[in-house]
Amino acid sequence: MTGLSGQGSEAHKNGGLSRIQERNRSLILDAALGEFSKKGFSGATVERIAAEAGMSKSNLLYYFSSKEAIYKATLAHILEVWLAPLKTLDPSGAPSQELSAYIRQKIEMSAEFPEASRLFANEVMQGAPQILPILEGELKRLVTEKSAVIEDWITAGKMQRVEPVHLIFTIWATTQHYADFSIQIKALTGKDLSDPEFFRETVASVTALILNGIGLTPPQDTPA
Amino acid sequence: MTGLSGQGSEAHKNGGLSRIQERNRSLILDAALGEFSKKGFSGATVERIAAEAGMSKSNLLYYFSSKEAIYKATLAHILEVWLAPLKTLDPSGAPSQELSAYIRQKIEMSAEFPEASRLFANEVMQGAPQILPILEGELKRLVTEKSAVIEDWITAGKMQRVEPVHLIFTIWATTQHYADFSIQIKALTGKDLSDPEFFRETVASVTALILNGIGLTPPQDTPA
DNA sequence: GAGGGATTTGACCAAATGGTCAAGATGCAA
DNA sequence: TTGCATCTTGACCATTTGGTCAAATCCCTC
Repeated sequence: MTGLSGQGSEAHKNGGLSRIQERNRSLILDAALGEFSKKGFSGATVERIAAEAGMSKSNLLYYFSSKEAIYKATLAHILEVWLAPLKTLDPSGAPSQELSAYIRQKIEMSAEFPEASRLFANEVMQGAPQILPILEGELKRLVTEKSAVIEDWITAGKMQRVEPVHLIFTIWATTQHYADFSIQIKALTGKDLSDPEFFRETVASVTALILNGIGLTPPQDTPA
Repeated sequence: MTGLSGQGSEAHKNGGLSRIQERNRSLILDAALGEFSKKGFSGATVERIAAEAGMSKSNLLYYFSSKEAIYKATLAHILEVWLAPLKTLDPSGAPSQELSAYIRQKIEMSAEFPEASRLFANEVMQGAPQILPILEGELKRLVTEKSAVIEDWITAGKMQRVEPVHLIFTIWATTQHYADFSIQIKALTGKDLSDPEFFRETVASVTALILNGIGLTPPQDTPA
């Protein structure tokens, strides 16, 4: 049989995936993230992804039926991780705590998964051909929910009045900027988030600016 | 003769460009901006750029010797406009005035030239293969100069202490976000900067947040 | 250790695409 | 109007690249 759609005796162990399948899919997705984030969808080649994953192009196409399929899978793979932090905003927490934690998480993700950030940015900038439904569906629900949380904080007098979505956009913009434009940042400052000192400085600056911006005092994590 | 490098009797009028040359180059650059910003360098095709510019691919290649040449020219064409606003930061002005004017200008550019913003973002995210020298040269000098201006404002007690580069990055990030991620913003809010009301709201929100963030009061341009 | 499905690959194909070229059309100065 | 340079294009080419296929090879179960 060709292809692994009909998985014969597949009552295997894990979600119908053999050990080999699991390993290879993972290798492919890792390689694909690198390629797609570096070159964009069109610029990436199946051949290079396969090479990076240590297998032949044919074999890669045995696991994913097309370049677009790899791309979609890669996107799906990073998306949940990427949107996770926002979900942790806790309505019962203190705004300064919650928001600074959120900002820190986002900057950590920019430091740890800059490729995911760039892939996501790329997809959205091209018009979000693959993930528009997710943006309009799941993400919109999430943002609406968290906007209401912020609105409640404002109503309760816990923070200054801001348009909640703009606050969210500002946090996204600033934190992701350090991943997406890291080349520019490196060109200008000589450093990027992979430098621990610069990382600390960035968290401090961004947090201070945004929290001050909404009339809050940033909590001290680590004394200087 | 083939190609227009040796321009024979070219003491024409304007910089050695005939009327036809000027018109066509301009048509090409406009079309190229659209294509490159929508599809990225690899995704763009010379054929489509030519079609958009209303001429044959061959003719386009008569004006620009290669796809890369078109790309470079497009980039150069937008770059000066793109970096211009920062140059207007006036050391002798009041920080709140100067910065809010800068922020407004940047958001105006995001509204008016979102494609330029996306093209620039794309280029940088791919590692700035073409413009790295400019980032490390001209842009770095400019940023250093303006960082010093901000530093002076701080020293003079005119604004709160911030790391100047991070303030600049924050302004870039937030303002360009509204162009680069306009699809996402539209998916989430139903609007983008082309909506005058949303434009006003964005300027107000971003300006307020950032100026508050550095201990300044945003000046009122238009009463409510 | 034999049988059979899962995995892997090289050979191959068709379409897309950047770029060349020679010939023809056009604009302009004298 | 004529002559020449500029401008324009269709035909064509080489390369890249996504994807197919049949033939191995591997792995696991019985």
